[in-house]
Amino acid sequence: MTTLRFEHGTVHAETDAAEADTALADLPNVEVDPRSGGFRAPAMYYADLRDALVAAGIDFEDRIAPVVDSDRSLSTTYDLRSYQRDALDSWLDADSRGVVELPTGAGKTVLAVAAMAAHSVPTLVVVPTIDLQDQWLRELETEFDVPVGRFGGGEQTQESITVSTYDSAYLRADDVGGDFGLVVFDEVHHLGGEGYQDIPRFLAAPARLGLTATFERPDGEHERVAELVGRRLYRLDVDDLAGDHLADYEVRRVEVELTAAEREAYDEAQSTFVNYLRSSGLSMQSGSDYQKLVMRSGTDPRARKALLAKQRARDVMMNSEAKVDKLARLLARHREDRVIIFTASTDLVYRISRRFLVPPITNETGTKERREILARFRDGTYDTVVAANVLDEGVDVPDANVGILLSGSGSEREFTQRLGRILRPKSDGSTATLYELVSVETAEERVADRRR
DNA sequence: TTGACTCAACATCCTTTGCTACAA
DNA sequence: TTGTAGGTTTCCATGTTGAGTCA
Repeated sequence: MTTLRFEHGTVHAETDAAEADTALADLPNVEVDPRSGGFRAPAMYYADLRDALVAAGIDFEDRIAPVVDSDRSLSTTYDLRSYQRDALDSWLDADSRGVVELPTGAGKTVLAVAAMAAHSVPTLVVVPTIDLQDQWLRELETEFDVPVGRFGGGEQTQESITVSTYDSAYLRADDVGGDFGLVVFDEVHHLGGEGYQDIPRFLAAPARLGLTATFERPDGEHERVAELVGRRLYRLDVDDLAGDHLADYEVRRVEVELTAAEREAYDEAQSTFVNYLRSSGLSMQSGSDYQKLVMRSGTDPRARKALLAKQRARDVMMNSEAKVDKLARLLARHREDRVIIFTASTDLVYRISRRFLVPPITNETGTKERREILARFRDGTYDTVVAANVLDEGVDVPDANVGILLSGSGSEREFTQRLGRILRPKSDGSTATLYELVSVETAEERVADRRR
């Protein structure tokens, strides 16, 4: 009898008939295992092996397929919105493999719950942060009324529905990868990271759903994600839902001038950088060109000096005094509003916090304190918070109607996530506003263009 | 159980002009 | 002539997170 087993992140086919050998031998990604005499492939190809055996009419014992308990089939009370239904149908039509891209606040969790109910198989949900893990646990326990396991945050309990962090999934996938029939990757763009790519490889789950608001990655690794989880099947962006399921919004670019001293410092540092590029023949057309410079800086003192100068220039343009002055005027204008201030540096967060007496949140803010601040922001005790990159993703941030980008990277993802923080529909139907402060005649103008 | 700490991993980091070698 | 890719056994700094360890 031919048998399929899960072993350490792989699927192993033990065969005892020539027909089975023939059916498996030509499959891509499947190799002969000289030790066992059978065939072996990364667990992600489990469905290919199974389908090949079925197609060849071969009787086999499948020790991987998760047992479906008919008494515990999942059902959901959610009423899907039309676009959620369309996204779900696209996914089901694509053999339950693929990525759905929806903006923050569009109800990706609801879609995942519907997908889980549609399959009713043991499911692993993978999320990037403990905070998101808590949210998913609450949601799933409420919706399905079944125990939900947890990998991460100091706990390792497995249930037919288990929510894991990416880090714990990485540590456990080669062990438990054969136990799930469906895997949901929340914020699936994280799978572009080199190490995390092993997670979907080590999982046998034939059904795979990726959720994200920003699928494409500047490094192109979303192509890899598509190979591991499935291609992007459905996509809506903020503008498709604004005014209907999300708040209407406007983005206002506010240009600020550097002070004379800042201008001098910026020009000096920037010209050190540019002069080095000219003299060394380096062109800067992409991130990989920048990477070349970084590598060179490990051995070439001039390259290192140029790189440090570039960082000084960035500091000046992103943290200029003029921006803080402009911020004062914006805060005065929006005294009645709920405001989140975003920066790219923790120093600036604390500077603003001290000057405007606004609670700061950075990576240095402990979990307990962070929750307290957000709770007070939620209940209205605070009407403004200032954060570095902490609130961009993976945190349940209370709604605001004004966002102020004091500084940020050229990342489209970061911009989209920050915009998403102010787009929850307003009870009075009012428009959300995102201010983008840009130092004129600096590289920040290009940075701001790039992220849009 | 909690908090402080270390560690590893991941993400961003980008000019305004135009080199060199090689394949089609 | 035109188009395209470009070496390396990584990795300047900063921000952020989760896991693990220890007191």
